[in-house]
Amino acid sequence: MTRKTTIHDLAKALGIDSSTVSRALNDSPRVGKKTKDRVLKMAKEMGYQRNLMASNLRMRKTMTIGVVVPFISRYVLSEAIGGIEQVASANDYQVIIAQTHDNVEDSEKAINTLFMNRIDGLLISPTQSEKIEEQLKQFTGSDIPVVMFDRYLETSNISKVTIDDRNVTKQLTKYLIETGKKNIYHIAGDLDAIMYRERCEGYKSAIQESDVEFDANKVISVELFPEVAVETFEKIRVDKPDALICANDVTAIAIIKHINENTDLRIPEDIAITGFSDSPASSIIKPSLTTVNQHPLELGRTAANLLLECIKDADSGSASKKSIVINSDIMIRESTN
Amino acid sequence: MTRKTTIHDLAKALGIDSSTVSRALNDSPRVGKKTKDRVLKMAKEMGYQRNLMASNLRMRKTMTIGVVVPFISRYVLSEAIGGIEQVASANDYQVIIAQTHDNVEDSEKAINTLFMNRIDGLLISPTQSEKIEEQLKQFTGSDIPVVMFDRYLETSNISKVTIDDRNVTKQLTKYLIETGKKNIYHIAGDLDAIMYRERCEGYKSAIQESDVEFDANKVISVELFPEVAVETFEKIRVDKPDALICANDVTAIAIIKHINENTDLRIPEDIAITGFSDSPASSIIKPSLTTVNQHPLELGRTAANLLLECIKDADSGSASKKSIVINSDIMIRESTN
DNA sequence: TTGAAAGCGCTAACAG
DNA sequence: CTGTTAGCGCTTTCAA
Repeated sequence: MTRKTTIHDLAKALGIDSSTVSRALNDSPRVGKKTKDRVLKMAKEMGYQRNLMASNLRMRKTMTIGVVVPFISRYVLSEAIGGIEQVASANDYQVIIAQTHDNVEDSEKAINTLFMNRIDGLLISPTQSEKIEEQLKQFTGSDIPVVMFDRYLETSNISKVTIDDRNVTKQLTKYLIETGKKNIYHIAGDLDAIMYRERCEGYKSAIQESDVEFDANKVISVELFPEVAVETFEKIRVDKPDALICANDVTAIAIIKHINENTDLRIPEDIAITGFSDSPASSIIKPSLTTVNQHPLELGRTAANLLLECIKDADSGSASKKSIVINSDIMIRESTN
Repeated sequence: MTRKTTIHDLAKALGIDSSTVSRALNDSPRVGKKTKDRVLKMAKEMGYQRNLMASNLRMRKTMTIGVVVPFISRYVLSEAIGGIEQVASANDYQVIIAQTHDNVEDSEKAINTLFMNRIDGLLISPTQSEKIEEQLKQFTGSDIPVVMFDRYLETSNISKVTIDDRNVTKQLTKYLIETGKKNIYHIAGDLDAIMYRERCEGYKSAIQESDVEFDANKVISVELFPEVAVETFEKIRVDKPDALICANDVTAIAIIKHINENTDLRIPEDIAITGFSDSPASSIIKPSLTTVNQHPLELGRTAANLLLECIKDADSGSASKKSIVINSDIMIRESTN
């Protein structure tokens, strides 16, 4: 490992002081044009590359943000991360990423490591847990901004950007009611997670505002995986639901496939189905799936922009807490009507 | 911003020297059990968190690896990144991520920034360009291991992990020939990119080994986007191809949709279609798509493991260059037969 | 077993 | 416009 060139090497080679080199490299106005040129030239010649660790240590700023998500490869998240990276990099921030697999230990480890890295800000799609809530206080307590995106916790003093899960699900349910559906079931996710609770509330409130009575038994909270979805569908099938509001695309698609392959039911005539996320598969399956587009790329971009803003605010001493609700769109396709 | 507790704060509070605190914190054997306990206790009490920047600077090691990809959200890549993060984190490495959008400037910027961060290793799915090749020498020149994954450049001295694009495409083509197809077209990607060139070579060699003659006009190199795919299909349609080997799923799926909606052609009877990647949509579309599973998660894991291995080797002074070819599987589905 | 001292590579007063 | 000096917070010889 041949040691890398430092500003001191440059300084020595040029017969000037390293502080001058540093200034030149940072294009400070307090250094002569000529020296600047000489330094730059020599830097190129000697293959100098600034050591950000040293610089960061000195500046007490890392120019990096942390991103914590359950699974990087999930459609909404990978899109969001793409958006985050985009705005981060455009603002000369780097992004360091960690997965939690939706479990508390991994979350804690990730958050801790990021904290030790002295990241300038944190973007998190948190796992539901008191512990995490507790841990995030580390950051807020040290004036390191945190923005939750996609999912969020109840915590009152952390910024977030999300969609209006409740309202969009309410609209979706209303729309189904308008198409004449009467026996609408809701396949919900884990109701401890606010996101799914909100979607459920939206469903509930739409039903309550209609003339059919709300029946808690028609809300089935399960793990949102294909096999479970199919099982669940088979269980409720005896009650002849004429519409299914699924809390995500994966379950909706699994059920559609199952219905196509194993039943005579017609979609949407006999049973309408909706999903959530507008993942690529939802427009490819037959019948194509009515679902909610969460604009994940924009979600990421917005979250990153908000975080950068908070970082700026924090730098200038003014803490701030903002919540942004981004637009979401119901994509009406063949699986309803 | 209330300054964070440092080892000096702990030292002062305990009336001992900071070097002892450091040793205690690192569980060095050269410090008494009692002092160790006192330090740990005080650390917890004062909410001490190690500053990794300072530590890294001193240790000349960052425990972070860089990942550079064209687009985070692409199916294969987001899966791979998931795998990378998994093994990185299991080995106490962090991952910092950057997108290139497949353009040279972004690539250069990303690589440079990572280099300035003194990452311990680089994982890259590189954009085809001499410049990038040149730039990667920075790393190899400073004994920072680089591993290319998914895509790769000709460079002889950089490790890589990929699938055997050529062979798997050859097998795929052979299989189509065996099913009786005679007029097989290949919708190829940018043939400057080795990956696509290899797939093309595989196609070519299968054809050449059959009794139909190879016709270069049946290889269409285009940008692999849906609209282009459909246009391309319409152009070659006059020649009545009976099979289409598409260099990725996106084009294959776009063409299937187009055929379903706008023609009377039956798939696979009149025309068989294959894709590449086994993205989720490929098993959902009707007819389901025959394609190649690249095991992206394993791709990422393998690449990360190889990189960590190289890092270890580099640390012990023994540079190394390894290439791993991971398994890929042809998924036969309804779009061929 | 502990402390003193030096330094990783950089930046930022302060002086001149 | 440039040099001197003093750290950022940590690790690691070298002494004691």
